[in-house]
Amino acid sequence: MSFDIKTICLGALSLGDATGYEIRKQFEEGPFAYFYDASFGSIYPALNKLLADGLVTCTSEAHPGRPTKKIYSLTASGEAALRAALSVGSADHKVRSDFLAILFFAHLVDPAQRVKVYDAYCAFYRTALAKLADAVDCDEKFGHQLVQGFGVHVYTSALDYLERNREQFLQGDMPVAEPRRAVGK
Amino acid sequence: MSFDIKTICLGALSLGDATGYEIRKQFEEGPFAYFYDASFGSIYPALNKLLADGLVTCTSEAHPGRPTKKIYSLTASGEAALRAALSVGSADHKVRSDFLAILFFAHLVDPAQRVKVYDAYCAFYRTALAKLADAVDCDEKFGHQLVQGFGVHVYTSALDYLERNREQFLQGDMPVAEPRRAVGK
DNA sequence: AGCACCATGTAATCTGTTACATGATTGG
DNA sequence: CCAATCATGTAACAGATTACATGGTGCT
Repeated sequence: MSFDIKTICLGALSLGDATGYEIRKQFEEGPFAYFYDASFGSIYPALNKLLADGLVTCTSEAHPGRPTKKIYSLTASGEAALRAALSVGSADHKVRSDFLAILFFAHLVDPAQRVKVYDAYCAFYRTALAKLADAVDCDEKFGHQLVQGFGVHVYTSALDYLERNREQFLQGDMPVAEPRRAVGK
Repeated sequence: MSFDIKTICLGALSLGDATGYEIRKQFEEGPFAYFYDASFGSIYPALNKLLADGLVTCTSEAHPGRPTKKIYSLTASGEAALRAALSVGSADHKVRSDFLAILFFAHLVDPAQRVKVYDAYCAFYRTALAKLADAVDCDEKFGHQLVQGFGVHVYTSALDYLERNREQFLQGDMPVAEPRRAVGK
């Protein structure tokens, strides 16, 4: 059972008041980007639902000639709902990667395309790493630091692997060299 | 634009004939587990659709008193469709992790629960790592080896991080120690 | 001039999950 | 004797994406 957008929106608002637009940006650039993603089409309805349920409140800021900016805040019952949601007994962790799928079936893809995908994947990690490193918030909670550090660590090691094995992989037929560190011993 | 189950089923069949049940097992235990997941409710309809479209063929093996076993094989046009799908211009990579969400908001979760989640997350990586290590196929393609090696490498480093920071994180209030290696220089 | 960013929202659609339905065999 | 594994399939539902609808501001 995976968290839905409503829960994640509550989480976002627990970090401070925000508009739907700003929450979206957090999914793209902020710390959430590492473990979640969502688009406007799901955020706005989620926020309206939370409002109807009294889990958030909303202050409107009118700006002539453009949509009214709606700033949402977490209520006490919203925070309680967030705490309850975070205390579920089970959790999951899913990765869905087209890059890895393509690389896995690389022998079915033409070499030029293969290189592009490989390099795009590296670029993806480089960009993500830069964003994570940028997001240095000073008065953060320890969980924020853990997750940020985790992201940096894992992405760095992914990138290391890809860069180390690039030539060999793109040449095509040799096994991938892996300096075996003791695993799970 | 992310690959759908139909495409992934074609991929699974490109590794050899299989039943829907066997394809499901590959998502759980096999090399696919690292970058994809799917349940029966999506696999069986996908296979039927592929059959209707002539991308796979099906041989039935009757066994008295239980459902007829249906063994699917990739056709030439099925392989062509797979190649075409793998050659798309864009790819994405998504992680959705409840564990990281809970850990991120750890300050809202009671300490006992926090420990459980942390250890469950470690256990998740340990199990995944064991499965990946088991899946040693000899006459694999280079892409298979790359992805397998990647998975082992990344999961090992994730686990390292979690184990290194466990005590400090669970104590609660101190920043997480991270031996800074040069990143993205 | 044109594009990107700000800002909200809805409707159609898609994609996949969960639960249900069925039932034999094997191992602890 | 009970649970797990084998084996397929459907229907109801959930959850989120995409595209559409609207339009001002600021940078190049």
